[in-house]
Amino acid sequence: MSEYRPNATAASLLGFLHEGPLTGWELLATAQTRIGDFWSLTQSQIYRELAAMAAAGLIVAGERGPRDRRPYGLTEAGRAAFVAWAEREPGPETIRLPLLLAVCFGRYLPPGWLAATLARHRAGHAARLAAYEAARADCAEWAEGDPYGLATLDFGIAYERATLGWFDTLPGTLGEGVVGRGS
Amino acid sequence: MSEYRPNATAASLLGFLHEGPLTGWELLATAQTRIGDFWSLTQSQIYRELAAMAAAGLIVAGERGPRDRRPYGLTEAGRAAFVAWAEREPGPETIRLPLLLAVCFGRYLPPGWLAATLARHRAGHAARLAAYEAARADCAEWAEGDPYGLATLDFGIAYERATLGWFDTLPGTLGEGVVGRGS
DNA sequence: TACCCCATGTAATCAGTTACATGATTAT
DNA sequence: ATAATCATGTAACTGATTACATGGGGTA
Repeated sequence: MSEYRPNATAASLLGFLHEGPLTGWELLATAQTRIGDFWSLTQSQIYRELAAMAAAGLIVAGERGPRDRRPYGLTEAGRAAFVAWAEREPGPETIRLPLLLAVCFGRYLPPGWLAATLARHRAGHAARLAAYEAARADCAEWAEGDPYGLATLDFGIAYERATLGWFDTLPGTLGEGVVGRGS
Repeated sequence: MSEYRPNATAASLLGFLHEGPLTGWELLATAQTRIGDFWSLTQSQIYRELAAMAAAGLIVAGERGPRDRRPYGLTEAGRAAFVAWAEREPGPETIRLPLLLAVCFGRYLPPGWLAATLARHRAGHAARLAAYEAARADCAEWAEGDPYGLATLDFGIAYERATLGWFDTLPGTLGEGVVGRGS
């Protein structure tokens, strides 16, 4: 008896299965659009967790369809496991920002490099903000009018706006390599 | 020949060693205060990476001091490896927010649980913001007057403010469990 | 028929976390 | 002397990433 407990990634799959049976492939697509912005997961993880959860009886595999498509359905045990997971205190947030690492050691970087990198990343954030705002405008399909999905989207918007604001308050001197290595 | 390439965590250690030799213990403390807010690392990782980098010649171990303290110094190869790492495009940010997962599946949670959890987490963020703002006020010791460290601190402040703002725009109905499981 | 995409799955590796073992030094 | 803390290190495990293998099905 291996006492299986779904981790957050697995539990999110259980969450999606509340809406009806889905295949691994569909779960991947669903997860990437619905939680991908604040919870990364890969195809490999999904199949692994599905196999583990099926073995533990939290989900059941349906008949194989056309292209070996295999839908998984939620069992009562799966429902219970999901609630048990959800009622736990959400863990601390994990944030890893490689760009900030670069900023932090900016004084050892060649002049100009940081400025160019910051500009590139700022553009990326602006694009993501635009995408979020567009999604919110026609949120019907993205969040299906659901206030919970909308709340997560709003977090993304708040985050990207704050990030853009931060870029804009950075002193220009930062990226210009004022201090050479060893000066 | 195992072709060692430092990952971001290891590279950050190289970054700190630019300021002079440090022991693993000191690196842990330094990293946690200087980058810990946006780049988590543990003691275990540090000793493992130090050993690997010493084997690869990026750092050299000095004489053992009083309590087996062993300072590591940066070599020229280490300096080069650091620059090689730093000049790579900083990777995409990794953000994992368990709280947002809970929000996302809020409709399946017992009424009231989400509201209480959100309130608890909001308080945590408010506390962190206060700490950041205090650090910025007497930033002399935290950032040592260095604009790069200050920029990362400012990011934290912007992030926490945005997060608090998001909490405050959430409709009260979100946490109150308007939709029971299966209703 | 040839090609591309759908879909599942496995293998290998890397990164991160937790827990523990060990011993030296300082403080009480 | 005892306890607390400093400091290094190892082991075991979980989680995440990348790459690859395989084959079905639809389309040109």
